[in-house]
Amino acid sequence: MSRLAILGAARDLLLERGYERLTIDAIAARAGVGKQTIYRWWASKSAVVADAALEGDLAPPLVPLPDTGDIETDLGDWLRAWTERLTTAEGTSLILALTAATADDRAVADTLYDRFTQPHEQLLRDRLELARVAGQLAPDAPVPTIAGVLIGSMLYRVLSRQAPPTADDANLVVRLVFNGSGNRSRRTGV
Amino acid sequence: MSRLAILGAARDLLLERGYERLTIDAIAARAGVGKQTIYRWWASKSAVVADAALEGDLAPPLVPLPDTGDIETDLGDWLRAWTERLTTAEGTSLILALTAATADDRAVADTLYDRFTQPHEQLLRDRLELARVAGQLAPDAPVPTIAGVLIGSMLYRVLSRQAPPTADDANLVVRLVFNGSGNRSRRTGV
Amino acid sequence: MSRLAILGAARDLLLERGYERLTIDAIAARAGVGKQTIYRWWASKSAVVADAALEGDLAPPLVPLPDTGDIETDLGDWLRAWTERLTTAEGTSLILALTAATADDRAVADTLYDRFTQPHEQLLRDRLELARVAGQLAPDAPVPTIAGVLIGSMLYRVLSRQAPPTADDANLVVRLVFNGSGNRSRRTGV
Amino acid sequence: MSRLAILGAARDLLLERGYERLTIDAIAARAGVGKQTIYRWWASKSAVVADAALEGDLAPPLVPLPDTGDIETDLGDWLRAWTERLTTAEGTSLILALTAATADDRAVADTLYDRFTQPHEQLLRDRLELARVAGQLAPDAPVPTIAGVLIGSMLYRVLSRQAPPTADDANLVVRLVFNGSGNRSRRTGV
DNA sequence: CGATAAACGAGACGGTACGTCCGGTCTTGTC
DNA sequence: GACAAGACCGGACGTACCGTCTCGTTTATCG
Repeated sequence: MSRLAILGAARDLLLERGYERLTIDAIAARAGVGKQTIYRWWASKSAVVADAALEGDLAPPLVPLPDTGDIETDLGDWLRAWTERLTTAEGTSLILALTAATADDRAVADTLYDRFTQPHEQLLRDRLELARVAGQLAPDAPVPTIAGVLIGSMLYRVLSRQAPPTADDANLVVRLVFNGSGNRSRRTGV
Repeated sequence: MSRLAILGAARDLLLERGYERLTIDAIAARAGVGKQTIYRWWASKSAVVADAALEGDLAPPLVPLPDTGDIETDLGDWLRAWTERLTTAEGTSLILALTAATADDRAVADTLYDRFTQPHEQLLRDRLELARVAGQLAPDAPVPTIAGVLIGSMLYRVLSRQAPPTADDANLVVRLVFNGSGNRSRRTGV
Repeated sequence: MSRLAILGAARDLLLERGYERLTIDAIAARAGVGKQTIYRWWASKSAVVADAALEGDLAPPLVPLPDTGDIETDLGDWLRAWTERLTTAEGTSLILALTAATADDRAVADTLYDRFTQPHEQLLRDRLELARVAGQLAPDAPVPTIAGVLIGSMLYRVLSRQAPPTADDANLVVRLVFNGSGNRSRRTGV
Repeated sequence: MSRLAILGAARDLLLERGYERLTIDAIAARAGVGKQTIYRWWASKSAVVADAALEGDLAPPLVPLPDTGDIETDLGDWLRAWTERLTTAEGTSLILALTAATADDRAVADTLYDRFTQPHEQLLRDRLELARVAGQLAPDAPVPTIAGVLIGSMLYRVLSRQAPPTADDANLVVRLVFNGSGNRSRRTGV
């Protein structure tokens, strides 16, 4: 199936050149395919890129979220695993490309949300919900907000293109989310 | 000064068409300027866009961060103010355009970081530091991480292009950052 | 037989759109036939067009050349009959298409010559030969040249795409070929 | 001026490959020019070809028509000169290309008529008119028809792509036009 | 005040990529 | 087993922009 050759070529070129330097002609040439075959199945460059990221095993479907019974440890492990991925050249290129595709094309944004973002959010929410039931989270913990904070803070570090996130950053965010930074002793003292 | 006409035209077109559909020819035509005049001052389309966003009073230099003595209230107010801006069509276009420009061009990413991201982080850090000194924050509060979490979680909501962030979201994030979501009573009970 | 459907479709489209705007896909669609069925029998678009013109009763095989005993009258009638055909929109399209196909493809040129041009020349030559034997033509009359002159001069009028040839033109050419335009009286007088 | 480079490249490629195998991309590449520069000045491939033939000194503006006082000799010389040109590979390519362009595009046909065909016809007509006044032609000689016959019969030989016209053919046509082929003795005898 | 040059608008230019079209080949599924 | 339907590769099309490069024409400075 030429579909796979196209996605593979798109993935390779994406990592080699980045989103903006990626051309449909180059994908077609690398995949040994006519351009029309690409346009038969995808509406735009951004759509090909989104599919390539999701199916071209660029982004492994889901990093599994362990359940050892300790939610803080589990989330820390999971976020560090993601962080390590994002720190590689490939991971950074991938995030930048997907972000550019998202900003470029509304339809692509929706596709990526359904097939990449939303599943990750769901994974986090499910695990957090288990923790809340197990009494490890406050009964009124805003689960979706926590999921967004964990993802968003790491994404932000990548997009700012300054220092990429480290394992330490992951730990700090997780700890912050669980313990907060308000001065408890003082507050308790009041 | 034609410089201002260029930035104004770039800003207008950016909001009308978005980053990908923006062309140098269109900016030159709208500004009543020759293309060479644009290239005399900026190196690329992304550079013009970055400047237009920063100087074309698209993004007001800084939303002031109030200091009422209560850090949680102050941050909440500040984040809600930002949220309201991001919710407008213009605000969303701006963020998407700046994100695309960032993903497109490393030099632009650096410029934007220096003149947009970094000042906001600094503003937050300064205020948080005051709060820490005033004993409203835990002595070991990870100030840069907090700043990143606040910005990143809001940015994430905009980029995912699903539901834009609301005032409620802002409140939840601020409360989360201060109080955490771990089950304190249980933990205290141990 | 799908062969006839193909030739019919080709003929119709040829008259509707002209040679350059004619596509194999359109012929296949109009004929209700797969493209492969066309290529099973013809080598190229130009070959289909040539056949369509010759067999798709676009150009009736031969306009009969009458033999009343008076060669000048007979040729005049025949050339006027041709002229009337060429003057119609269909006739003009046909000539233009065949000319384009001829200029396009050497093999087609040969086919057309064998099955269209050459038979017409032969028809003329046979009739002229009869006339020569009957003493209506000079003994040394260049029969092939005469045939070429009659055909060529009409063809030229069509190809120049200015005024199409008229019955008067046909008469003048025939008279010229028989009587010449040299000043006979003067010449005889010498 | 890039215009000249384009016409030169078009002329060379026309002679190398023929009209149908000629592409705008190839012209642009050979001329060292962007495609847009071609489209800025010509509307279609056929228009470029027409101009290239007329200005790219492919077809020398006019073969001069001598005036020695003997119209038959002069016309014979002129037609033989043309014949020699058409017999070369270049001449044949030129005629086929111009014919294809004419059949392809009405506007081109008009241009070619005005700048190539019509001047040649005029040249012939002027010379024939002089001859008629000088008493070398019959008073009622159909001058335009004669011009058309001379051109058309040679053109026909080239387009049929069988034997190209020879000097003999030219002589025969000229003699035919002046003396006719009717059996004068018999006719006179009647 | 008039010369001289810098900055400018206009837009042609060489290029690269776009998204479309079509020719001719190959594959699939139906009748 | 023949055929319609149409995917497929290749390659040309005509368009849109890029960033560079002349061209005159204002402006603005200085002689």
